[in-house]
Amino acid sequence: MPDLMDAVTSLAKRRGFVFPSSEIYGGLRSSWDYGPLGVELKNNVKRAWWRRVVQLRDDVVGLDAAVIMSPKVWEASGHLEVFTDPLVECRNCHQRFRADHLPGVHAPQSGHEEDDTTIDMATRPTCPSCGHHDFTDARNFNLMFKTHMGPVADEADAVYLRPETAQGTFVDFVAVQQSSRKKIPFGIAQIGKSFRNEITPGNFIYRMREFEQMELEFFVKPGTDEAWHDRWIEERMRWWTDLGIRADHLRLREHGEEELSHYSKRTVDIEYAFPFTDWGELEGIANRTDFDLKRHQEYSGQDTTYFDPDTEERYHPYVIEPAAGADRAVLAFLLDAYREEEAPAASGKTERRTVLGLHPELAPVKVAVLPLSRNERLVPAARDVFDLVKVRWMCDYDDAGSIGRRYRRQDEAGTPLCVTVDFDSLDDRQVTVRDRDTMGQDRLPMDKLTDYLQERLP
RNA sequence: GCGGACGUGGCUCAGUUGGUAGAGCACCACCUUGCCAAGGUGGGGGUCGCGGGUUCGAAUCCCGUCGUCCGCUCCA
Repeated sequence: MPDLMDAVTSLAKRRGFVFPSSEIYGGLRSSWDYGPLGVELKNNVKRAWWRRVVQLRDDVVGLDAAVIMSPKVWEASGHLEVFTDPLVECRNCHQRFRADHLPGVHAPQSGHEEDDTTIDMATRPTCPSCGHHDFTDARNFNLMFKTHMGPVADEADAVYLRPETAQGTFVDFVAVQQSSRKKIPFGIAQIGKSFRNEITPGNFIYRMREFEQMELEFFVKPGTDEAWHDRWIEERMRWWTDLGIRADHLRLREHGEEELSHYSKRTVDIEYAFPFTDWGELEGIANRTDFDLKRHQEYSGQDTTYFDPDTEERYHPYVIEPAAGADRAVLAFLLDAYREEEAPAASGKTERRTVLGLHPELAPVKVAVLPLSRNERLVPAARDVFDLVKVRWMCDYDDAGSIGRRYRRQDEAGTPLCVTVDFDSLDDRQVTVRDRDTMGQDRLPMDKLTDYLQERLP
C-alpha cells in the first residue's frame, strides 16, 4: 500500500510535520527536519515513553550521556572492531565479503585505521558465491561517524559519534547505581541522538543516519534475565497498542542465531506493518547479558560489578535492553492514525475529510479554539478562552475561513478537541466542544471547560 | 554500490517540433456566511533541483552533480 506512505509523507510536508533537511541546497540524503507540528508529535512520543518507562516506575532512572565519548568506549564495546571491516565486492555477483575471510587472502592485522586496508588481492581469490575471480579493492567500511576533538584534525584526536546511546549507560552504570541507591533489578533510561553511516538510508524517516533512540538498559541478576526479557517484551508491546497502534499491525519476531548482534544472547523485534516493506523494526528487545559491563571492566581496569547488600554477592548484572527508534515511532503513529473518510458537508453533498486519529497523548495540538466567525465580539471572547486553555495544553487559535474549513484543518493535524465560541456564548457563557473522531458536539459552561478537557486529555 | 525512472509555485500537475512559464487546490486580505473544506473580489508566491555546455534563444537538447522513488545489494 504505497499510496498510504505517499499520503502521509505528503501530509507531513504540507502541514509542517517533517521537511527535507537543507532543502534550499537540494537536500541532504537521509536528513529530515521536524517542523512545528512534528516537533510536538515527536516530543509527545518521547514524553509518553519516558512517562511509561521512568516516571510511572520506581525501578528505572534517567540519564542523558554525551554523544561524543572516549574512543576507548568503542574499542571495549566492540563497535570499532565490528563496525570496521575491510570489504570487497565481487564484480560479477555484487556480493560483499570481508577480504580477510576469503580463502587464500592474508590481511595484515585489521586495525581501526582510517585508510583503506592494504590487502593483497593478487592471489585472485575465488568468489564463494559465484566462483568468479574479479573483486574490487578492499575498502574499510565503518558504520560509525568519525570526527576530531579539538581544532586541529589529528589522527590522535579521532573521536566518534555514538552509534547507540547504550554505551553511555554502561559506562555510567556504577555512578548511576551509587548516586541513585537503586538495587538490582533496576534500569537506566536514555533518549538521545545516535549516528550510523547506514549503507542504505531511506523510506522517509524510517532509516536515517542521524536518528533518535529511546533505550532502556534494565539490569538484572543473572539467571533471572530470561524471565525479565519476556516481561519487557510484553510490556513494550502493550505500550505501542496503548498509544493506539492497531494490534494486527504489530508482531514479534525472534532473531535467528546468525542474525544476533555480537553482544546479544537473544533478541526479539517488535515490528510494524510499514507499507514499504512487509514488516519493519520498531523496537528491538535484546538480552545483552553481561557482555558490555565485563568488557568495560576489562578495557578500563575499573570495577564495574554490582554488590548485592542482601546476599553479599558481587557480580556483573545481565542487561535486558528495549531499544526503540523515536523517528520510526513517529512514522508508525502517523501511518496508523491516517485515514480519509466521508463527511457530511454544508452543501448537502458528502465530502472527504482527512483525519489523523492520533492518541490524545500524542496529538501535537490538544485543543483548538475557534470563534464561529471573525466577529469583533466573538474574537476577544475566543481569545479569552484560548488564554485560559493554553496554560494547560498545547493549543491553537484560528479564525481564518469558515468554521467547517477550520474543523478540517484541525482534523488533519490530529487535534482531538475544538472549542467553538458563538454568539450565544456571549450571553449564556457556554461554549461548544467538538470531537475529532465522532464529530459530536457538547455544549457546556465556560467555567466547566477545564474540567471537561481534563477528563478527555492526558 | 549497481540498474531503471523521475526532479516545474506549499500540494497535484500542464507546458505542443527549443522562443524569455500556466491550471486546480492551498495560502493571505476584505465582503458575505454562521457549526463541519459554500460564494464573491483582490493578492502574494516559481527563472522551471543545482552547475556547465550547445544555440540568436532552453523548463524543453547534451554533460556533470545533488536529491527522490523502484528493484538488487546491504542492513548490530
